[in-house]
Amino acid sequence: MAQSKPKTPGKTRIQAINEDIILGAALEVFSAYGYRGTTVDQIAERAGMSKPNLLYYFRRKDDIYRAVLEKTLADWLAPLRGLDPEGEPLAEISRYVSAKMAMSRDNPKASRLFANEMLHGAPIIGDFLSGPMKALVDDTAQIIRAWIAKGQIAAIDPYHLIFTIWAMTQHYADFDIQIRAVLGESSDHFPNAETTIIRLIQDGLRPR
Amino acid sequence: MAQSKPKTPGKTRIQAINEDIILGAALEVFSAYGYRGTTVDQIAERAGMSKPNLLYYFRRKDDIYRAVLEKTLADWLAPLRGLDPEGEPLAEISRYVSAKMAMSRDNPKASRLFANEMLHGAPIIGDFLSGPMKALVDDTAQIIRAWIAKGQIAAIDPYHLIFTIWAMTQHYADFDIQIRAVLGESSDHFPNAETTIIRLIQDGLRPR
DNA sequence: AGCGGTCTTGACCATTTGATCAAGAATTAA
DNA sequence: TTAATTCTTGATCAAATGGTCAAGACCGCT
Repeated sequence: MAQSKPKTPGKTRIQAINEDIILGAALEVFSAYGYRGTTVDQIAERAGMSKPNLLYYFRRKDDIYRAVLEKTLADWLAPLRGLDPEGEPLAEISRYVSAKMAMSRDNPKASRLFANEMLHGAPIIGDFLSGPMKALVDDTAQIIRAWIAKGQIAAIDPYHLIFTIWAMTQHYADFDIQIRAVLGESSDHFPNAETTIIRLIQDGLRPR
Repeated sequence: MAQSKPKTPGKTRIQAINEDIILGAALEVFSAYGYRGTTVDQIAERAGMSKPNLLYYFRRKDDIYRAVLEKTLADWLAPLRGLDPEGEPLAEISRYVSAKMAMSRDNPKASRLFANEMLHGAPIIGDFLSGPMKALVDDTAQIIRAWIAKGQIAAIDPYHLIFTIWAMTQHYADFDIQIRAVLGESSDHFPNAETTIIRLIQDGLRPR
């Protein structure tokens, strides 16, 4: 039954625009300086508005942080979905690695935001980790286990396979500075990195 | 020519003890909350002394942070040294992985302290990264390249091999919460993790 | 014991920062 | 146009926090 007017007050045009601007600015600043390292003033400046105005949209600093975390969660999880149990295992996993690597290249700030959360004990997204994320990992592990059972890939611990893939791909976003310090500022290392990672995984999984 | 008395005033017994206590407390707190997220009071409390007393030993918060970073650098680098060019490549690399994994297990706080530094652009250890650390990586890459040239291991990009090893091993310290959320709080996952990592690397490097 | 230097801390200061408020400007719907 | 609503911000507040200081406690040496 459709309501003539939406129950939720419905966002004003200005509200929609400004909340977007704020969340963009917040991701920028939070990912660079962490929660405590970020001041509301910084976000406001980056968003091009006064601090009281920003706090008109999000009452507390904590609210901004939660909102940007939540908004980014979807993006961050996207590459982890969609392992097709019917697909060719090595191809599926390569696609998975490529997708996660693209994420590290194109949206490193989201990656760093989450890395920071984890590093400090996931005070906000703890429930998410032990809830939906654990479920997703369990499902993915199940798919991998089925492949192993059918002899399509070599036997390997599915959980640690997933963790190592996350580790390698995230690393190129989270430790960007370190990698640039070694390879040089202008280096586009992503293609080589991806090749190396996929190669390690494929060699490790190829059934003998 | 030996000096009858050391030029540096020489630390008092109490100084030596307290500086140690402070650095220990600082590692604890900085690694958990990051630089900005840590207050001098927190460190003082953990160290069991008053804030002014702590500041008697380290004049500024920044000094404490630098000191603990510097002290931990040695520990953190230790596993990265000592790849023996004359040794059997796969065995050498396995040893390397094991050492780094032990570091993640036994001293995860040091790992997290550095991860936090990197994540936020390495404002303090930036010079170290592009100096001694780059040199160390270059040397290690050279050793690996020699092994490849002699046909002892398969051809692979030495730099990305090193990065992926770092990524996988560090991950188990830095993302500890995430792993526990998935595998369960009491899980001792390090043995399986190490097996999986070494297996991936070895399969990827075995010459065909 | 007694003395000089070292160590310790309660009280305090200045700045930063998250948050509030009142008053006015802009927008919207009639 | 007009009135209600939404949006915007300068001024301000209270708490937190890095850092100082002076006064006294403690230690090591003779």
